[in-house]
Amino acid sequence: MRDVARLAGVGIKTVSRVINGEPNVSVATAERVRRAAADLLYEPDLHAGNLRRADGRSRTLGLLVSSVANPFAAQVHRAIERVANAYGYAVLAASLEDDPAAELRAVTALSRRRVDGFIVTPVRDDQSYLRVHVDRGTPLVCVDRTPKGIETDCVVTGNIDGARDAVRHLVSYGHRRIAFLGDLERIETARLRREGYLTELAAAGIEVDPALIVLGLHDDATATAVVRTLIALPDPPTAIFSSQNLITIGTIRALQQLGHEHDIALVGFDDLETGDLMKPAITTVAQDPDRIGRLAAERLFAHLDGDPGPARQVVVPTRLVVRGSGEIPGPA
Amino acid sequence: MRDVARLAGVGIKTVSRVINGEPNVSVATAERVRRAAADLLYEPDLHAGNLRRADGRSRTLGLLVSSVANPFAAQVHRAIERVANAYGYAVLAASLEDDPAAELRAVTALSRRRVDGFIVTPVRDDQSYLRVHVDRGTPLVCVDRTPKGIETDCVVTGNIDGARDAVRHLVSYGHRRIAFLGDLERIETARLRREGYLTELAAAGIEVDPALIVLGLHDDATATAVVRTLIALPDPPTAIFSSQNLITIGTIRALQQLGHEHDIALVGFDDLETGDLMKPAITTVAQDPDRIGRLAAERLFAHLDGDPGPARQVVVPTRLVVRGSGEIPGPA
DNA sequence: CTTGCGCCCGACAACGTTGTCAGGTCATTG
DNA sequence: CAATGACCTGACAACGTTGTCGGGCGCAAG
Repeated sequence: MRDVARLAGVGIKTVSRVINGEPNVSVATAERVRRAAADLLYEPDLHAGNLRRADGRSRTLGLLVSSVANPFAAQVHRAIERVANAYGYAVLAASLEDDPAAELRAVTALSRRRVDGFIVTPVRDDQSYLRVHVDRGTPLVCVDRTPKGIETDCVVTGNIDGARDAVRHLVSYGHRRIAFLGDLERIETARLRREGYLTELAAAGIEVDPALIVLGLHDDATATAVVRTLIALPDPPTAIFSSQNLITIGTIRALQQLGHEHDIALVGFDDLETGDLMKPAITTVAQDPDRIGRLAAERLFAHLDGDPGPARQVVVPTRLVVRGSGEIPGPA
Repeated sequence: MRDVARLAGVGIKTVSRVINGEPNVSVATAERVRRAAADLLYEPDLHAGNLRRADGRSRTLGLLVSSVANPFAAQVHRAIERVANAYGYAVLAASLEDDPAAELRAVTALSRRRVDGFIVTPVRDDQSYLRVHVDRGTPLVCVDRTPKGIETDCVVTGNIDGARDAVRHLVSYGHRRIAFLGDLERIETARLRREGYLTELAAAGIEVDPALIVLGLHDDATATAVVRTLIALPDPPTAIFSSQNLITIGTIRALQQLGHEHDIALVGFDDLETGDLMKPAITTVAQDPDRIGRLAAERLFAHLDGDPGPARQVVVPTRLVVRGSGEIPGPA
């Protein structure tokens, strides 16, 4: 900026005024400054400005997700980015890989970079440590999982209702022996989907068979193995509700290997882009990551605009995508 | 920092020394400072430090990709993030959606935030405008596509060889009428894959039939429509090489709709996670986004470490994933 | 002609931090 | 006992920018 001022023959404050579009600069001077800035390929230093600027906004927000490579998280990310860009914001994203220590590390790293707000997928048992940041004026919105130990805005999928929809759908096709394949119990969404499964079974007056409930799955290979043992049971399930994407994939693989894909019904939580290309095509409970991300970002900017309203939890409903595997009838 | 200094009863410079682990602070003083910092939940301002710090590093790097929601880009992103984290770096990512204007906007936005380096998927016809940044000491590495108008490190998939592998594979199963379904011609990878297709046909002594080459596809629906017309041809293809993920999906859909999935061979460029669950399972040419991202990040940090070596292009080979659809034999 | 006001413009301090430098304390050495 | 040097410590300037303030100029009104 110094150099631009010198080249244009004005004071640095005048350059600042031109760059920031402040009034009270003559047209001729402004033009000279703009030319000088262009000649020198000058780019203002946003962070140096923040240091002194009244609002002190870095126009950058921090996003903590399970992994930027996870398709669900990546779509949430994209939706957030879209809103952020409209506000002139950039997004610093960090992958936590479900590691509680990584959550702390990432918050520290982003905090030191002075992000204006956090969008966090909670991993730890307790997010109360984030209150400091909120109190200091860095708003926080949680996505996908609810925070513990702090009241804040939160945007989540309707996990319970989605799971109930899946189970109700299977029940409506005559199934009563419906297996549940769940992710690690320490993951909130896994617990909620299990809860939805149990609730709907109860609502349908179906007794729970513990042998049909397998928890703690986290990858497709394990899911495949589990499904094989389930089917080998003396009284095997006639339908399966797999509560996560990779588990669904592992389940399909097992069913195909055993040649049971056409006589055991399957509904998966989380949509598969290629679900319609399999035989049978896979019925799923689709989440809406785009909407989740957009709503979370909008809540965050509402805080940044100073008009937060009360902290509230927004539940984004799922959508049952009927394709075939979920409509295989149960025993007559 | 001021407050920490006051609370610990020392000068701010001493706090700075403790925070940065500089020597020449007595153990007792250091401990007092650390306690004070902890009590006040002090977080140093990285950007304020950079302003004065000798190296002036923001410990943040900028990543420009087609879209953070694109599975390939997301995996590249994750791999870069892994390397970046090991160096204490954070990643600012921006989605370009193949919009040349967005490329400029994103570079400006990241430059103003003083990222220490750029990893860019080029979209524009010319990246010479980035030379300014390189000259000013902000290194640049390109990924997935080669830059134009500037010599710089670049990490790309072996598009030509991958396409040749696909075609050679089909030829080896007796096919001579192999259709090519290409993405928009303005996308470099699309052009290279077409080139590979043509080269391998020539090498096999097969005459090119222009009727079997369809370019400019960018989504699955269009691909589906195109495949339907190809199959309706008087002399239809016996095999299809679809050169991009969505196109492959659209192709499978068309083949299934027409009941030709078992008699027309198919190889797709870019792997499908669920490729083995379809009937037939889909043979693909898999890219290695993890390796691409890792290598790109390593090249960038080599520059930041001051040991760049000459600008070079790294080509990451593809891998043929044989699953079934590509092994359907051609006419005897 | 003087006064007052509005418009331009630049000097200066300040933002939170680090580099420089000088000063002060204490033990060791001649 | 004086001199030396190693070790600690803080005052101050500086990084690139913006907020504050006051000065100069031109013009309209009294």
